[in-house]
Amino acid sequence: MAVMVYNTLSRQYEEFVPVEEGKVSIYVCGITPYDHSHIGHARPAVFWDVVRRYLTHKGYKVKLVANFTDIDDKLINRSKQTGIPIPEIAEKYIQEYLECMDKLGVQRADVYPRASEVIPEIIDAVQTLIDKDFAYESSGDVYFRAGKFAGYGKLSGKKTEELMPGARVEVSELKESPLDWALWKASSPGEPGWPSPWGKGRPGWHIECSVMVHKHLGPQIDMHGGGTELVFPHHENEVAQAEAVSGVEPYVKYWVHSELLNLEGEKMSKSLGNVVYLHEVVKNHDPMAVRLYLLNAHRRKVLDFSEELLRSAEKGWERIQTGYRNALEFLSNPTAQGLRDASKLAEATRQSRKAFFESMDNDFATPGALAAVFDLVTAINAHVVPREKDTSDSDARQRVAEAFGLLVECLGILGLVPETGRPTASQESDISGSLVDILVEIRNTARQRKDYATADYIRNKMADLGIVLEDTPSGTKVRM
RNA sequence: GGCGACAUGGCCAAGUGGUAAGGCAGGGGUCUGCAAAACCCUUAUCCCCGGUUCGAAUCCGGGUGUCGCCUCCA
Repeated sequence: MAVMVYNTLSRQYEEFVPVEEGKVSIYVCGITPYDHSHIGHARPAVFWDVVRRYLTHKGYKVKLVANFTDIDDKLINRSKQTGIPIPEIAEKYIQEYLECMDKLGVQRADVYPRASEVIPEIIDAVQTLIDKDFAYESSGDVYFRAGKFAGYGKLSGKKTEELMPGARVEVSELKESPLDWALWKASSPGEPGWPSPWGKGRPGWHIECSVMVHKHLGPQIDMHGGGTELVFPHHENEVAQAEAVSGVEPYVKYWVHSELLNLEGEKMSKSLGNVVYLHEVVKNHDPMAVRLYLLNAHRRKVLDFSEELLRSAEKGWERIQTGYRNALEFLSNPTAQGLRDASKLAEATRQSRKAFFESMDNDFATPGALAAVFDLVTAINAHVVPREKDTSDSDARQRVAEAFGLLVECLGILGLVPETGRPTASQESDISGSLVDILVEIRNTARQRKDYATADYIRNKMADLGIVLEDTPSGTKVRM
């Protein structure tokens, strides 16, 4: 089935047809590593990780590129304030970001280009723009001549006449028009910079993305992502630069933007000071629950951050994992019985599969896909958890295996990795594992002679240590 | 002021014309020594007003509200 994508450029759903059959090129605007990343930065990262997994699952060869803007005003200022060299600051926050991504189960991009690594290419592109009369030099700066690019405004839907009155930026006399933007900025004394035909300077913000896309993915790519706040001016300018340089149109076939993450109804942003740091969130919460929380809202809907929502996601994630474990335990126990009519499970599996893939095909609607996963979990639990009065079914093992297979497939696409429960011997020392077994044994002996005081004492004390005991008809389960 | 997105139960959130998914929370039940987990049952007519249609949460028009962009920002 075809994948439908909502394209910012056309403001419509379009059938996804890659530029080159079987291949998908994706570029996502990454972070400026001048400070800790916040939870909002994780939204597009997780979203694109899922898109990538999904398209790969569908058989596409996907190449994903995400940049780091490691030279800009904020970094320069931070360096001035702290006395720490820019590369050191950038490196620190890039590493922290990547560590958070690892925890969230975000697979590494194929390339993480940095602005500072493509200076020669940027200079080339700027020179090309000057040669083509799309740009001009002015006192060591180089500006893009917005009015010269016929399609300017097509992505954001802005009309140049309408922008004029709203332009509240102090208009630089160096620019021919307030709409023009810097491709290259001359360095002030003491500021870092690179030699160029226009003197020592550094790239403007928008140009790096155009150049990186071209370098790593070519003049035309399938999908470009980022937060909605980047549509204008960043992406608009990117289109102008890229198409003016290469002459290839469209630069990006599908513009796929992520809505913002708000805190108490306001955009989370460092400049507003209302940020929740990502490294703290993934430290204080199960990163997989954080991932679930992010995926439970469609990318084009504003998502609010709150501890309550995170707790809700944690509960939901527990539920999925319980179903996963139940199926796993059933399948690994050859004598497990107590099933209901297994044909119902087969039907539920079929429906979940349909719902999951239909949702994903519909603009990567992860909330709907998650609903299918929850339905599947309910169906699995209903058939796998032993009950006295139920009868076994000879097809059961097969059916449960199918359902479990689908669950694994779906979770794989969503990048949700369940804990398999009790740590294995390699993770936990044999001794402590044995000690737990002994305690469980003692407790069960106590239960048998109805010494519930002792049994409950052991259970409570172990719970305090994070070891959960659950008595089931098939024995006591241990979870850590 | 201009441009754009969104508005569904207590909270979160699906739904791109055919009669309201799912999660969390709540209530009732089953199971259990108790608990946990699990299962079953249970809580909405979709911001307002018009219109199109046999039929609209879904399309069109007009309101109202929230958020974003027009300045660095995922």
